[in-house]
Amino acid sequence: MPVHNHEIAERFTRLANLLEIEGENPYRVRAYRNAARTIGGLSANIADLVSEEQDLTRYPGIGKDLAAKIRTLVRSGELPDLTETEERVPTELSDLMVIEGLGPKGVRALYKKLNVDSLEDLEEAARAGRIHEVERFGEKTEKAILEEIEKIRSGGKKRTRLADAEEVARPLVAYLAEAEGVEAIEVAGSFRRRKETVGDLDILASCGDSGPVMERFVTHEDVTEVVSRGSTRSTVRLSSGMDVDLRAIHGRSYGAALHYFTGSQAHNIAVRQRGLERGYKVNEYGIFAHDRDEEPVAGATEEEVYGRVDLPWIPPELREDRGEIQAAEKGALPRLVTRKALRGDLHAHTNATDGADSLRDMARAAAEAGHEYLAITDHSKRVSMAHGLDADRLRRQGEEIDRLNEELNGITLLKGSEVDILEDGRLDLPDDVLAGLDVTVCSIHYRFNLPRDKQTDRIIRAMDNPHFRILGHPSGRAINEREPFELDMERLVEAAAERHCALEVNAQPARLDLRDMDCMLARERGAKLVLSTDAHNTYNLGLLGYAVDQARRGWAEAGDVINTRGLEDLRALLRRG
DNA sequence: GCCGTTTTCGGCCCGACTGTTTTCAGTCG
Repeated sequence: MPVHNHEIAERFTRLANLLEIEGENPYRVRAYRNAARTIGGLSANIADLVSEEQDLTRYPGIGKDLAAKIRTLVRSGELPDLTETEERVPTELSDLMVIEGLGPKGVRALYKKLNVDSLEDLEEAARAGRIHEVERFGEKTEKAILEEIEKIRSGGKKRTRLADAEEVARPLVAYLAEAEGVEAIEVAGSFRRRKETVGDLDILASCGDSGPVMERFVTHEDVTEVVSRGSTRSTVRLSSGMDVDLRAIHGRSYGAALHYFTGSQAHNIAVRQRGLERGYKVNEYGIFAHDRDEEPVAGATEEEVYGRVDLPWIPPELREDRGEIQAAEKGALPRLVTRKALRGDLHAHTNATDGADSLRDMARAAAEAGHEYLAITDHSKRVSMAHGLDADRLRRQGEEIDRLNEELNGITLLKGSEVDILEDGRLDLPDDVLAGLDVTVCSIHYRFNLPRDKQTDRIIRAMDNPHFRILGHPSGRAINEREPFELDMERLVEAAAERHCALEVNAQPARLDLRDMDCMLARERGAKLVLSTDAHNTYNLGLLGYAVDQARRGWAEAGDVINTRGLEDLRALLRRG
């Protein structure tokens, strides 16, 4: 029986794929896809909402019909529409849709003509040269299909972590900016929305003549393949495996193009819909009054574009069609937290445990980063792999911190610990030791696989300890490596709010944990956030911006984040009432 | 199948590029 949101989303995506292959009404297909997207991006657990008999139609894209189907699916484990559809078309056809260049029409044709209904069949047919004999298929397509299958078999096609994408994007943009005629250039797409992972990079350049920049792009030394090439758009594959799109546009269209290519797609559709309601056609070249398509009425800046549909400019991090348009309409957009608003970092390690640098070096680097305070939170003893500190070593570290604080100017070191939450919910250090600390970051490093209720109870029991201040990397996920552990995030967030415990947004590129949607949930339920680096060396202190990104995607304002406070306010907050 | 400061019916975003074609369908973002 499917319990997880992503399993429910997967069923609806499969249903959408199969119906599309059958040639069903495309709007009905889209409705299923939209529902899958909504469900996949939901913080609350759908199965819980169903058992609590909550109204599912309050979620976008879910109407009476779909709400009933979801209830049936959760209760019986079956989606009758999917079962019926699978009696008519092989369910594996849905898997073929992941092949790039192969859409519903192509899958249908190959099934009808060659009886291809699995990845294995497809590979065999391609190798035997039977694909290019089918109408509208040629030798190139056949070859591309084989290459795609190869890629899937070798496990490729993962999305790239934001920080990894950044490493590729920054130098590439600098390189392209030197092309003749480039007036402005920036990365759009999910990168600009600061999503935790990006599929490919969308770079937008404004210029008069696109020739030079396109030429410079496709001849970059890291390019292994030019996937497509045109005067306004080209796509290349880099040696890192990432795909990059470059779009060239005239300056008068720059804002419209930036808006268009920043997305998300769902946000764009909503904005364009508003355009239509006001008699405008919105595309990447500008906003056009209907019936006349010569000159755009707006388009040089994003502000103009939003202005024409009667909205204020919306920050890219919010453009996910998660209510930002309604909020903008009411003038109720959040004033998102910024990197500059942060006064310090509340999670850092030293070479006393698994960090690389000394207390003194960490302090100096934090001062250079402009921090007012830095909490030293080395591991507790349970994390033996990292030489976790016992009570005695922690006490000695505290004395060293006292000495350094006497000596340092402009930065205060806070005494802390990243205390392990043990399996039974106790903390890994005695209460009298914890009582002597300024801050505790309480985290799980062992037993990730407890059942959902047990894991949730474990953390909440730990929060009952009055020395519990901050829940470190709450979901435990590692992007592209480890799924978050099973948690009732709603119950957890509510428990944190009641007990005045803060939730960490960990800036480590592989963590970014809390996730954006959980930040949103925390904000809704009144739980405070902390944006921290979990630095293991001095350079890591510079990662803080990644935590800011995720918090912004979760609509967080400075007031939702405790490390926007000055030291005295912060100390008061950490006392937990 | 969803959705509604024009609507409970009749709409539903829009353009570029490719491959396979001689004018365009399919796919993608």
